[in-house]
Amino acid sequence: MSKSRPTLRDVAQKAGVSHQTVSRVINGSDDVLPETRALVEAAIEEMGYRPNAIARSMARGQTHTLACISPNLTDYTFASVIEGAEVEARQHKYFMLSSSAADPEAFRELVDELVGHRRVDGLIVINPYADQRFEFVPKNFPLVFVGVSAHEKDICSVSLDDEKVAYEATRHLLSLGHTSIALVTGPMEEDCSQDRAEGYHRALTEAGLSFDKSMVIEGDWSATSGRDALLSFIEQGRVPTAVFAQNDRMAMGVMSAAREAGIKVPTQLAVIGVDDMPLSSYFDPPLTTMRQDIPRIGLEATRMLLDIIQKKSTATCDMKLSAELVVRQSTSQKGGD
Amino acid sequence: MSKSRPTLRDVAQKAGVSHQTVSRVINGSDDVLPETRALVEAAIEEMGYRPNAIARSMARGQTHTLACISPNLTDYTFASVIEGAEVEARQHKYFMLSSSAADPEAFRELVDELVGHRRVDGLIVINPYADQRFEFVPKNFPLVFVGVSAHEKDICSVSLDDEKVAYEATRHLLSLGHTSIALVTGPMEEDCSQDRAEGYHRALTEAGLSFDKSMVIEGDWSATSGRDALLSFIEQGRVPTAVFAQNDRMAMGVMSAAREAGIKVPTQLAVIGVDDMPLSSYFDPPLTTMRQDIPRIGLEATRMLLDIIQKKSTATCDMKLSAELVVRQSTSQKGGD
DNA sequence: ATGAAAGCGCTAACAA
DNA sequence: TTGTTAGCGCTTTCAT
Repeated sequence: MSKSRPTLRDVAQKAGVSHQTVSRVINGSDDVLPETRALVEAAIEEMGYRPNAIARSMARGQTHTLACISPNLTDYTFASVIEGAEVEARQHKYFMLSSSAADPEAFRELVDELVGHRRVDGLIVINPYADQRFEFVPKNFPLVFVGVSAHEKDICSVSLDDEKVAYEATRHLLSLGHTSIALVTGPMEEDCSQDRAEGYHRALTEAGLSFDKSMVIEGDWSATSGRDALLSFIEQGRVPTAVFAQNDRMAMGVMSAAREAGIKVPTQLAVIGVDDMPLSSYFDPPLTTMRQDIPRIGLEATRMLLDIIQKKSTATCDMKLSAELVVRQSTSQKGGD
Repeated sequence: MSKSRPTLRDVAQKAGVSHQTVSRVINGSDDVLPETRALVEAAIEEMGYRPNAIARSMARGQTHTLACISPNLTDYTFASVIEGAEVEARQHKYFMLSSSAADPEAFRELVDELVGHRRVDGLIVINPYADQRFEFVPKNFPLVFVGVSAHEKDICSVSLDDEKVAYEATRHLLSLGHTSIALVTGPMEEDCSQDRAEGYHRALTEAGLSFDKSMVIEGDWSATSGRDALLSFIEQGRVPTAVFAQNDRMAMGVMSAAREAGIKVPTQLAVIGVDDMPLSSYFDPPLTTMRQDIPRIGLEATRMLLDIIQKKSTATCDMKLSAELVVRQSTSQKGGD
């Protein structure tokens, strides 16, 4: 009897009003006399009543919950996006259900459970084109992509302006007088890697340098792949004077390999990355990088999603954020920190 | 009319059976004739029917969702715990709602929304004693602590065996012949830091070394604090021959400061950390550390929580995992990798 | 300003 | 084996 928690009706009974009046009170309706309200509030207080969110979702037809699916939760950039998105969601009294889907099949299942079963009101997908998962994104459902522009023009997205960022990173190396600049990319099936490669290309071209395909090596975002890339250049006997690694982890791998090979950074080899992870300033030497405001990406994605859900905006949006050059010692002997 | 998604009754009508029969089919009940089942399944297929999870939660009185609250989502150890927990939850067809609460007040609000409003069936709290948040954990609700043993004996927990891990780390330095071993701790208000300090202490004592309070400096888990710690030793003119940093990030800070001060690692200063972050093997030099299986902690926490929810076990459990020594060059010139 | 009635989509208990 | 009757706890008409 008094074992389970009180419901709307229990409160109503105690306050001597209809359950509807209690509903009005907890929903902050104006149409209730101050004294009635006080009565109800007293009853609520006394019984320790808390509205049941599930029942509310049921009656209202919406869950007030969003979902964010990313390849994993541990990658620093993903985690930062998620954190930014979650904080913004809570700001708007929404919850964020963040899940990792390692592969397209896991993604498909997740979307089925989350969206198919109406567990959430909207969905954020991080890196939808990292593999075939984009084929399984829901149709006719509030959706925002993160990390890449949508191929289909009716899908909103928030991402880094990869081409521009890469252009600026390369420009930095060029401004230092480098003419032999290697590129270590992420997986080339990701648009992000391609866009960054294009920015690199454009900067070289504008500087009147010819594009040398052998100066480009594909990595997979891991430190190990950065390391392998430099080792490969060394093996081929074509060591560049500068390397633009498309993220900080690979840049770290490059510097690690350089160290072992006795190549001094930055005097013999300048290195620049992208991200500015927390540890980047502790690398040896501290890493010059293009700092992005990653939580901001998550924040904007959530706002966009909420706008879509609340039908505030109907316009498709493709937001591109820029990054800021942070010069440290990996490109400049006297680089600040 | 045909605009909104079909419900159980729509399917029932189409199949010419009662809605209850449809319910039986989607719940895999045996009590339904194969031919009836086929009929229903055909209707489901044809109409594209998907059960509504919210309605189900409503009727069943449980949400099949768990929550995990951590100080933030970006710290590598937290993210790893969460990922491990989330994967295990999905294994059991549960969802994991992971949220960050930067301070006790945010934590309180979150618990109120999540637990008070019955949005989740159980709760995992990472580092409940990092601040005063433990005061706001729900009573009489499925709960598991992560990262520390519960002070109250009726709360389950999963954590690293901090004392043992610190003991082993210190033993490693001792076995290398060091007698001047400094300690850089996490915030001393965290049990974890204290337990690790105790393990360090025990190892020294057992080795017949006197405990020198001035060799212990409190950090805050950040690389910067590790860096400051070593600088402080240098300033005082009492540079140790070895440092046990209670996590890898601080160890990295220590090595970074050593580099700048011209102190060679490991010849003049041996450094060991705890965690084995992905980047630890790329530090300069690669870091010797106590590797913990962090996702495992999340996995066990989820299992424990599910056991509590399903009343499988009533016994309180305080699980302590151990770590594995990984020797790299920061303690040993020829340390493997 | 308040209450009564209906229903959100499902499961559970009981009948048939 | 199947169907009927009640809710789960709330919101939403529509009266009053």
